[in-house]
Amino acid sequence: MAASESTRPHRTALAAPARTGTCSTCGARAASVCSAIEDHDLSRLEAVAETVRMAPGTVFITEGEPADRFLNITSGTAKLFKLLPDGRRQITGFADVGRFLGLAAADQYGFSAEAIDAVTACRFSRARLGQLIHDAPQLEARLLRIASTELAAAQEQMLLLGRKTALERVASFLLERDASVPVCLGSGSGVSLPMTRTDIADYLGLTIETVSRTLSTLRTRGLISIDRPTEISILLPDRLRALAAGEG
Amino acid sequence: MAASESTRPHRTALAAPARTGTCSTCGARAASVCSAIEDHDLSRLEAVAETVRMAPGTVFITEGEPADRFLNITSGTAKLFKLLPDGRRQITGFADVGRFLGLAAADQYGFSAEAIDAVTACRFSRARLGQLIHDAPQLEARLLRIASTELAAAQEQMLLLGRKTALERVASFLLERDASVPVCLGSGSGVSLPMTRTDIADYLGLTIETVSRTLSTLRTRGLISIDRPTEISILLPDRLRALAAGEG
DNA sequence: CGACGTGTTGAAAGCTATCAAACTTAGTGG
DNA sequence: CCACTAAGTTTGATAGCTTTCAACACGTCG
Repeated sequence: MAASESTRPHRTALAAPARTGTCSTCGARAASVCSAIEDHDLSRLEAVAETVRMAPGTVFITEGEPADRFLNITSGTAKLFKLLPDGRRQITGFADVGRFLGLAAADQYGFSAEAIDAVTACRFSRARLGQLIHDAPQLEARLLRIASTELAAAQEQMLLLGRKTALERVASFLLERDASVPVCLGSGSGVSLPMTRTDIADYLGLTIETVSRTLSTLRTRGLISIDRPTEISILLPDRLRALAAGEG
Repeated sequence: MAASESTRPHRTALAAPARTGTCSTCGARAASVCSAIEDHDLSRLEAVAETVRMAPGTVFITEGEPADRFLNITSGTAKLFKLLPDGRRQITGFADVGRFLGLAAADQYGFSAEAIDAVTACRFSRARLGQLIHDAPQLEARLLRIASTELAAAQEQMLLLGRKTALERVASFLLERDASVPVCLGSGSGVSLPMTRTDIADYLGLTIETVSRTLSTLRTRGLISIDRPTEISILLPDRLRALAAGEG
């Protein structure tokens, strides 16, 4: 992931790992809470944060464990989920670059988090977040804004899970993913899906078979093309949007 | 919240409307954000807040409209929901006494709110919330805590909507309602349901028929008794909890 | 008393899940 | 370079849970 190979087609720039402990050069800063911190306060942040790397499949937050740490994703994508005793899983969201994780009013994490691809993150303790907020009060307003945004997204997802059909769910998912990609290359509407069909199914409240069948239906209808399982192009965005909104 | 009539069976004490503009005697204060405000700051709060009364069925927040006001429920229960163009509805939550409404990072409300029974609330503008936070910074921490708690609840509801069966959903709902009743009378486990079956269905992602059938099933199995449509008793809380957790 | 809104129960249909098998992709080693 | 393996994906057939359509019961209220 060295940024030296600038001719590579994919998202290598975004995947560049943060240099350990140098917030001022952190590629995720602009997209994260840290943008709320002034330059002259960054040194203080560096002092309390550590950079961690997680291999794909690593569970780095476990529901029910003491919520004593926060992290900020600096590269890669993670899935956040909750489990039922018999193994049924609901993915509550995907966390990309800049996502702040660990917000919890309770003493325990309310969800688990697992790295999908290689994930790097900036980590610090709950106590130190308190320090940071004390030093930079605007951080708290920023966190409130983040929490509000996540809450709105959660409510939108409740609408999806409770009232949308499989076709509408998959359409919504593709558009959401499309919008989430920061500054992709000029591939038009190429949606990249680092997660498996199982992950998508557990996010949309469906089975992998239904996700696969639904994607095939969208392809047959000409709304999308499935270039590879992990790469989908949106051909008719307007019709896909209509579907996602429940007007299809 | 006059405690003078202590012999009355139901929640009449809670339903007593707040005296207009007197925060210091507001019955909802202890349960709301306002508990974060010191006594000597309350007069300032009174100056910027107005008390509003909504009749049952009143829609007092509409999705998509400018989010320029906040309110704090002082009595009654409201339903929060999102709609699809064809009328499908997802209720994202019920707001009881003390609930703070209007948190939104966006400029528009992300949901609508409608009074279920008679609702009274304390209302103030977004600009004035800024003033309040400026005067009482601990308010912001409190709001962050509230948002985090709501976020955790939303994630739990996503698990319910995406992965639980009708039986598990209804069991979860009854237990949630049971826990939400502040200090009910000593009726054991009497759950009061001010909302209709339609509301319950739209909250659980089911139809009214399925809700009704599922309640009947729970009654047949001896887990609950349906005293009235709006009043249900939990007879076997352990088995209901097991069901709700997905172990049933 | 009758109308109406709400809730309950029944029968059939539909969408998605489950079970099963073929196919594709990526990685490995001959 | 290609065969082989394992994981993931796609497609097919069937089953099941919930929805839909319909009728009846209950309680309120004019």
